[in-house]
Amino acid sequence: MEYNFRSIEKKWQQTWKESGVYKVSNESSKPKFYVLDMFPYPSGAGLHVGHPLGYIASDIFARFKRLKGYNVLHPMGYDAFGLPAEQYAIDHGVHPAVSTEANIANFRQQLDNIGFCFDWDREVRTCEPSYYKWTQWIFLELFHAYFDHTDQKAKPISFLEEEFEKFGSTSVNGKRSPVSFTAQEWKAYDEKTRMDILMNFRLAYCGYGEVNWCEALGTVLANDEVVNGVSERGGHPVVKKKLRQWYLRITEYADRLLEGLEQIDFSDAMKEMQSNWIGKSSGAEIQFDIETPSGEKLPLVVYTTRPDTIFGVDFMVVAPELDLVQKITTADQKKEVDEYLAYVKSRSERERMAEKKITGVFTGAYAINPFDGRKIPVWASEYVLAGYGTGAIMAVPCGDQRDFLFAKHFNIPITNIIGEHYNGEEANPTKEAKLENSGFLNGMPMREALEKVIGEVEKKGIGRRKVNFKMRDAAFSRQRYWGEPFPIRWIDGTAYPLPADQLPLLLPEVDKYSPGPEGEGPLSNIPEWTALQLETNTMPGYAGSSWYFLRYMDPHNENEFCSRKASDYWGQVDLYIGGTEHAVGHLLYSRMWTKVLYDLGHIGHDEPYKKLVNQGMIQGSSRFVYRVRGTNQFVSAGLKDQYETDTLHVDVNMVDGFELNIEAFRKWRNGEYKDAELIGEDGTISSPHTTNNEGQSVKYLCGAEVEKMSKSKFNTVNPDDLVQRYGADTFRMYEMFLGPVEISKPWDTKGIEGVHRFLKKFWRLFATEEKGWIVNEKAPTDAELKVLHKTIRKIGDDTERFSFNTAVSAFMIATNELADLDCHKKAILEPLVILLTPYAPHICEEIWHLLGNSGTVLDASFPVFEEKYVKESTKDYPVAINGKTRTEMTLALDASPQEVEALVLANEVVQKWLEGKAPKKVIFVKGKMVNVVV
RNA sequence: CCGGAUGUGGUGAAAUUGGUAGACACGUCAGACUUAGGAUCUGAUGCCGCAAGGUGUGGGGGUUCGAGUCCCUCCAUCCGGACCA
Repeated sequence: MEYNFRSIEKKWQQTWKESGVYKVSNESSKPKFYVLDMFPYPSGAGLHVGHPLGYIASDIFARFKRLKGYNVLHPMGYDAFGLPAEQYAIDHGVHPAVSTEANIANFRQQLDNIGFCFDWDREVRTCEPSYYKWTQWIFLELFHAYFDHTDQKAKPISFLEEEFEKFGSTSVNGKRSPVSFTAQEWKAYDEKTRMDILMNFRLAYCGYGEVNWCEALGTVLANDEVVNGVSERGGHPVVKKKLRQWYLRITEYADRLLEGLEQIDFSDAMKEMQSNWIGKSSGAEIQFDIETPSGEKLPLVVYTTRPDTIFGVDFMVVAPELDLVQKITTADQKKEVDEYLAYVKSRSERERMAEKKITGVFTGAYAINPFDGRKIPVWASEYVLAGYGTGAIMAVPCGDQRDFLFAKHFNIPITNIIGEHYNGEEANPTKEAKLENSGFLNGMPMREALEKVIGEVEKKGIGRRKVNFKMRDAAFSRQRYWGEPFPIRWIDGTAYPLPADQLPLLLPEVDKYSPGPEGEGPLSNIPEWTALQLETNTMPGYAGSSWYFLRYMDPHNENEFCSRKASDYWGQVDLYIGGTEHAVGHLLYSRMWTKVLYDLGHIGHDEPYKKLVNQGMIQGSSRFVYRVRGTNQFVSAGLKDQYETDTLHVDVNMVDGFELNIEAFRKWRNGEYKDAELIGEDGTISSPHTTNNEGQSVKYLCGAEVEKMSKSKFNTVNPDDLVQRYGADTFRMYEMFLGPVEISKPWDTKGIEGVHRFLKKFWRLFATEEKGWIVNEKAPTDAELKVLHKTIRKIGDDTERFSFNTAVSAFMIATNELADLDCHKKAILEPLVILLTPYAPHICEEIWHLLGNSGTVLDASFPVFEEKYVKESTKDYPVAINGKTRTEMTLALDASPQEVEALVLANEVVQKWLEGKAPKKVIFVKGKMVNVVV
């Protein structure tokens, strides 16, 4: 009986599918556990070895929890709307629905190969009408809701309408209204006016705003989709553009998104990224007065986190985009200011970020410091952003480095308010100094002064305490085709929602995917669509993924997005696994949607994920050959410096370690290199024209580098090939054996043999080729029981704490030990099979049945660890006590003979060492004294 | 520039609370069985040294009987944010 992994895996995958062992019920007496993977975007490239890493980890955990007696929800689906499918459609004329369907089929095939325990009956696809019907429905919920500041939660917008009817716009919603009207006026308004006013409050709203416009993609992008001034996908330039857009009022949830981080188990890095993105800062808004050229007084409101430094203000800076700049500019500065504004306008966002030049212009105007009446010059400069705070700052050069450099550059005198803390060389943003040159604040510690100034400012009525956030409302519309249509009609410039019973609003067929006029989506080219006055934008990629974890709980419900019963049963995702790349996108949006649905009473929890684990990225390990320039000669890596060479990527699959498979190389890419002449590491030459017997000894070594895994770099490794060669169980265990799940590392196929050997060895505990099935019913010995229970404890602990690599090692050790003991006893091996099941499900299921069991091993009970078997014997460790290899011993009177012997010995040594004093405690490690406490 | 993480053999990596550093595996070397081996098995393998021995967890310093682990500092790599007042 050989370990025939191919037939075993095929057989069990088939059986599992037919018998539906992975079907999960919402009715169970067992405790629930929800293990979720970030669902994939089904790209045309298929899976490479990096993708399944997280899936394997979650699969192991799901199976482990099921063995531990939980009712485990472990679903999978596809994030199927998105840009690439549409780009593919534009390039190849294939409808996105068709290419997406094909990609999904391919993904599914690849996933099935690896033997996951997903409940495929619960599969979701965000592009299916039965799914996006509910995405649209939730959008309408957002549209019909506002954020109540008094209660800090979302409420139906009808509440707000009632308030307007009773009180008008004054003092409702716990926050100033952007428009003001009385109750009478509200009652007199027509519906259109009311709708337009309400738009200022809706959680999903439409407005004009500066957006990230990507010309090449023909759409706007959310802030997290723009990286260094170019689009995340494709790397196209992005410019600011004013457009009508839909937004999510996520800023209202800034505080709760921040606070929520404290209750959830995310890595520090992830929490840090989210809170940086939210970017909360507290300070004050302070009003300075400016005298304009015409003599009138204009207020200049600045935002500062350091009101305590107000006596150190040496100049003010206003963002060039602000209209105020024109108003305050004096006649003799007008020319310079206009030139500067033109210059700023000519610079792209990207240039601005790339080159950090200090630029700016004096407006000629002066502001008055409200506390000492000093005249402060007002400048305009692009280092102040129009979009943050009030778009204007008070500059304190001795405390802020940017202000300092600006002052130095333009020769503005610097006031020192922090005494010796300021050295004249650079700014010092300390909060520890005692203030000087600061009027009534002199001698006061800065922290104290901060509160004092805010108090004074509020007393004077020239400002107030203010909290600011970096996070902006999320742009929620795309000028694209392949996304959810908005259930919105535009009548006379006002947006009206479609009634919920008309959902889903189906995505119509189009002939061409090019955008319509003035940055409208392809839907604007369909007469039937525009005739109905329907919104021509579609929702962004993150719409469908913001709530999919809820749909898995109740995937076939036609009446609700998810029944309250189902969401109450499954509750939060207990374990969520995915990459870090979604830190500020998906994870933030889905947290917001969850909070809204919670506020509106649709679900019972306000954080979607209890624990998040980020799997590391698997990088590619690229291989290179060196072609001598202008020839068809390739030189081995060690000799490349002797020639002038070009470096070319070669397919890693043709390289064994670093040694190139010359024959494969000649056949590669339809024989493109069939005539190549290769110079080996020792200088021998392999030429296609010489006879083969010499040519085979040429050893050609490739260069190597770690890069992102991608097809164009020929460094992708397809899991299908490895599964075909070694089996799914080997592949799964090897991916785990590679190292901690959270760590990024380059892929290296070399070590997979070791894991494969382990499985073969494991199999040989049960059956061999010569002797057949060799499991017996004999009673286990102490030594064998020790191996078993040691392993039960180790595997249980390691799996629970996500240390899968050490768990795999523990299996190898146990197998080696049992092989040494020549143990083939059912009493030992059967529990071991259960332990191994999450890691290598196919082989374990096979053995489980060969052992005479029925059903699936997943329904077996997890073996119980018994400490008595793993007690260290005194023989192994002469002075070990209480079953531990390491312990502390006090000089007690009731010590055992061995203890006394050891202690007497130790005491003599210690007494000598301590010059006669007796030790209180002696600590041993395996018979060696390592610690003495006196 | 700011924030986070990580630095251990030729390689991937172990080392629950400070307690024999390098488990386990790859690779390499030697051997066994073989017509043959890219199958299987056995042994060796941090570095220097014939050896005894010395030395060793990025560098330097500190706490401790004892530090990969804790503290300070410097360096390197990776990730994220970067004019956020």
